[in-house]
Amino acid sequence: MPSCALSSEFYSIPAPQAARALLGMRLVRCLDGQRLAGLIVETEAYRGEQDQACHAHAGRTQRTSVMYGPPGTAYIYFTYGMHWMLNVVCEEPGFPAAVLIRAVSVCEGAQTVALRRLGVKSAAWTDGPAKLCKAFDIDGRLNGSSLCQAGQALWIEPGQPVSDSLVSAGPRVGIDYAGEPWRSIPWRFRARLSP
DNA sequence: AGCACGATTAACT
DNA sequence: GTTAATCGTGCTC
Repeated sequence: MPSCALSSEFYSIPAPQAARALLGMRLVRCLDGQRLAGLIVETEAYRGEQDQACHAHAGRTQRTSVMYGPPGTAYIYFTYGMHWMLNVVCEEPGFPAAVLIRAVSVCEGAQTVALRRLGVKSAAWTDGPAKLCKAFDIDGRLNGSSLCQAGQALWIEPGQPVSDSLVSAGPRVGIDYAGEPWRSIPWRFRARLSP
């Protein structure tokens, strides 16, 4: 069955809406001809130069320029000296906004992920933004690439719809330096999965 | 200088 | 089984 990636239009909406809509979608990584995939279970929205937690808060720089580009583009950056993070650019070109993919639930290629995450229990393979990048071999080489073309290195396709009753929203994490209201605004979305 | 984190440790239930 | 504290690491500004 041919896979079909979410289109650029899907991401042309306010980042918090996109963050909610991405829950349950399937993140697909094509690695050495093999499909690795996971259902998105946690996201965070970052939106505009006004948002003190958004990288674009300091304006447009070489690093943040990707966020000003077309929706559906991967914004991948490096932080804390060792971690890569995957974001999807949202909204109209010229307006910096993105959704951080914080966690996925592996549904394809588990055998390969297990090899990439040797010594890590399956529950901890992809339950953090840097962990999923490591598990799926996502790094700066993919920064700026489009996520709207199925069959390339990385894309997002429809997965399992997640009903509102399974979604909880809360404040974003790791942004203590931001002031109000940005620090408390509930732009983090989680889907409670079925154990 | 400081950071959209993770692994490890150490204290609690 | 949880939450809290610590710190490594190297890229961006």
